[in-house]
Amino acid sequence: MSGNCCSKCGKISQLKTKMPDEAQLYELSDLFKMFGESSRLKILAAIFEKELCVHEITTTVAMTQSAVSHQLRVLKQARLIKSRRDGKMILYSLSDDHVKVIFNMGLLHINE
Amino acid sequence: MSGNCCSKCGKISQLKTKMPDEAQLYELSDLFKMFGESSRLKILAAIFEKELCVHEITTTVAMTQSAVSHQLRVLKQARLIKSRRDGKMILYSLSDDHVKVIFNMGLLHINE
DNA sequence: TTAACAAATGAATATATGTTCATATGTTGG
DNA sequence: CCAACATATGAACATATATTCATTTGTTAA
Repeated sequence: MSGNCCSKCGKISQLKTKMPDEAQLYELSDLFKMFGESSRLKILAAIFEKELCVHEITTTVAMTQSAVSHQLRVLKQARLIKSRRDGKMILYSLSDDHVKVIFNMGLLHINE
Repeated sequence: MSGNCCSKCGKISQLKTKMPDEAQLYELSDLFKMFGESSRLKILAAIFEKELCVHEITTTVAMTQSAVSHQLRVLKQARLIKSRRDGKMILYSLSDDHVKVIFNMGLLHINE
């Protein structure tokens, strides 16, 4: 029961990270907040494998274009995603692998 | 930039987990939601090292006893923490190491 | 330049949820 | 049993934020 949660997690749970100060805790909760809304999580999952334009994301996650756009802005401000223009379209993709790491950690947890 | 986010994360970002279905995504966002509120995150951080009674948590996180109790209930329902009675007091601790893993993953991200 | 398409934005609204306040429940020692 | 302490709980309230609706901005092709 103690020790590592599973073989895939290695020694991560035992990392001796300094307990974060007040400011860091807010930063941290803001980060997790991004993953804590199903609509945002769906969007992140949609662009997990490859970049997609807003329209593709909209149909994938079954939300209105406006709602998607608003959430994309939030995710971008949090630096979890990035975008580039290609003609009329704007393509969105994950900023870096941290998103995948955190996402997969959550998956491992609920699938234990 | 691609590949692993950092040495500590190993191959986690490359895990070939099946894209979660609708139900799993809700489960996942509910999980992250627990970490996405600073008051809850403070409580989790407070009992990171050792179990604490409600009163100790209350003074550590600087919240009212009632607010702490309400959040403890939420965290317990999410199975992130467990409790045991010792006399008048009830001691709370983390359910398992998943909490630490996810917490530390977030820390690694914001400290990159 | 204009029409058609793609995406973003601001304001209003709806909803979810964290906190407070008052009170109830549970435990121990005298 | 009663007083003091520890924690939990329900309802009301406050606040944060996701979504909608209408509109605007930006791009391309004719």
